[in-house]
Amino acid sequence: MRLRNLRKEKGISQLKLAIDLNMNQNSISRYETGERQADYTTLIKFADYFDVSIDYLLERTDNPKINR
Amino acid sequence: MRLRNLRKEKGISQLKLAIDLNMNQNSISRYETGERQADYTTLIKFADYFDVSIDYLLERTDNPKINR
DNA sequence: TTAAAATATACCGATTTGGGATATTTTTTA
DNA sequence: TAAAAAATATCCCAAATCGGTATATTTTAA
Repeated sequence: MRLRNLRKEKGISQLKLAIDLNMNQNSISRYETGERQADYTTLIKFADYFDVSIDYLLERTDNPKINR
Repeated sequence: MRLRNLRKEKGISQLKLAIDLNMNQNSISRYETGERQADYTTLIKFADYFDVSIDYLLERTDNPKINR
């Protein structure tokens, strides 16, 4: 997912993101490297934090299906 | 998530959906009742199967953020 | 109102997760 | 450039979650 890019764009560290979202730094690292899979609620946290759609977060904007 | 509605719209049973997606009927039941949380890849399976965006699947179309 | 189909739940071993600690890498600064 | 600090990745392990089988419950249809 686009987590790393979004975070870098915002210019914050994994630690700050982790604190803001009430998570651990190592969890952020694992999501960014793809070592662990974010679940439903974690995806929503990220999308809300960066103000993007979940489809964008998951790099699925190539098949938009905007109406649904 | 909108899983149950999407499935009913399509007029198929949990069992058929499970078979099509190579999952178990009880897993579908659990996702529909919210007992279990679908991860990243499972969400993508559902979205692709019903041809909807993940944001729609997760009932987040009220804040669309279409460009991102 | 019974039988069949559909859905939900109990149980359990296996997998995955989060968190602390720490190692490694990158950046800063003296 | 070298040392210090910051940022990121990895190890370990207990706890939580998961998938699968079996079965119970509910809904549908004859």
